[in-house]
Amino acid sequence: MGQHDKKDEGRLPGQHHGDLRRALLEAALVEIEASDGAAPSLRAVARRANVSPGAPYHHFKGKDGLMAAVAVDGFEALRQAQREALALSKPEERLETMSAQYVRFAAAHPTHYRIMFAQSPATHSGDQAGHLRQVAMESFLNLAMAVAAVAGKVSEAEVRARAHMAWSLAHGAVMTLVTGLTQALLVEEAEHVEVVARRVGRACVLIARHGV
Amino acid sequence: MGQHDKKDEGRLPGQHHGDLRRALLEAALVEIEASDGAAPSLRAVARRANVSPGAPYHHFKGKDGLMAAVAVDGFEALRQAQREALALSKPEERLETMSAQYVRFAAAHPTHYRIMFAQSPATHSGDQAGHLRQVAMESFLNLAMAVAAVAGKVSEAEVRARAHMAWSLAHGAVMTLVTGLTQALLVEEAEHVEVVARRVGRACVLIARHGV
DNA sequence: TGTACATCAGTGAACGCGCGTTCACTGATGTAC
DNA sequence: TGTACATCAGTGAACGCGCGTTCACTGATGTAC
Repeated sequence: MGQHDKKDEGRLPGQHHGDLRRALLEAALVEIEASDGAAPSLRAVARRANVSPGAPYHHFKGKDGLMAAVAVDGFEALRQAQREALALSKPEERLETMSAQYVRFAAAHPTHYRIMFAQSPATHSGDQAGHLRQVAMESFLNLAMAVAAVAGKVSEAEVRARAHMAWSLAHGAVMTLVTGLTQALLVEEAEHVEVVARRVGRACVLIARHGV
Repeated sequence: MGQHDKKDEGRLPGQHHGDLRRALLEAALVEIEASDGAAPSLRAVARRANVSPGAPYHHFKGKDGLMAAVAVDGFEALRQAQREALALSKPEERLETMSAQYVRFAAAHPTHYRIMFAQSPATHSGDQAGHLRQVAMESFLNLAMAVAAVAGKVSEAEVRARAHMAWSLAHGAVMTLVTGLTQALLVEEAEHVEVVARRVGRACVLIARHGV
């Protein structure tokens, strides 16, 4: 399709862009970052992609569609990050790696992460909403199954409760890293993502195995 | 000051309000709730308080000032919730109660909670910012000290790390309750706040005592 | 290879809207004497 | 108790702005023959 390998350099007005969809998604990330996690204006995103305000409508269902697409992208990247851990055969190792990967993913894609959880997937609207819900739930279920394997013989309710605690720990730790909270609370300033990731991994195993 | 006990019923235009400051803070909470956690427009808040768009400027430094005041209110309520736990003499009981109270506080004031952590206290601006940072840090330090008492003889860095994990767990659990995430992830639907609060309390003690 | 044509993916002007903030004003309140 | 006056806390109109979205348009691309 696109013949313009060098992005839009030398592109004449009216010419096709090449991969505007991708470019808009990337521009959205930059704008989200710039506005400290808040949803940017569609016009600002278009501006950043060097495109007119109407152009995004050929690729997304308005602003909500764009933001939903960003979130979906994020959840798919998260699933990818979990995939590797899923293959591990030892339950403890599997859960520990999966939770640590969760932290690493969020640290690597902080802007995606913030948008993914800026609002509950349940309250998204539009045609992407169904896909969003599905892919979000899938990543939680991956964790829940890993918890179940470690927990052993406990009720389903207890598994859900432990998975909730484990996910809460990972999510909370990630939020501290991803927003400026770490700095604000004078904690862990010098600690690296990797240290936090490993701690979270171990803590999740602890919670899954012993319960609380 | 205010002679208008029945809010603004029967109040003539131009008359003083009584306690518009308080009324605006309450209106802000309602509007935040209505917009799913996002910062509402100052005009919408004024509208809800049955007051002209310019009125809030007699009480807050613009929109940012209002939102900062909401956050400060929240942190002060949180400190109040922690105070009771602080008096407990047994370290384990103190930490467990404090963390559980944290969850109870957030469940009781979900809108406050969301605004408190919608953006890092560090990025707030305006004259309330300093107060905000101080009161936010104070509530974290309360937790950190409770963790230290349970942890016993470990390095300061280790205390901070364990406090970080404990706070992450509580914060993550609370976020799940406060946003629609609980429902979206099909988890804990039937569980009550109290159950989660107690679980979080026990988990925090576990983390503080054994580390990860 | 050339031509006619449908489709695609842009443009840019325009729309109405609600926003944050300012400002001159005004009526009610509190105070001094 | 009455009066003069300063201050307080509202009003409502106005400002300029950026927003999301629509729309007629147009040039480039891909396809059929």
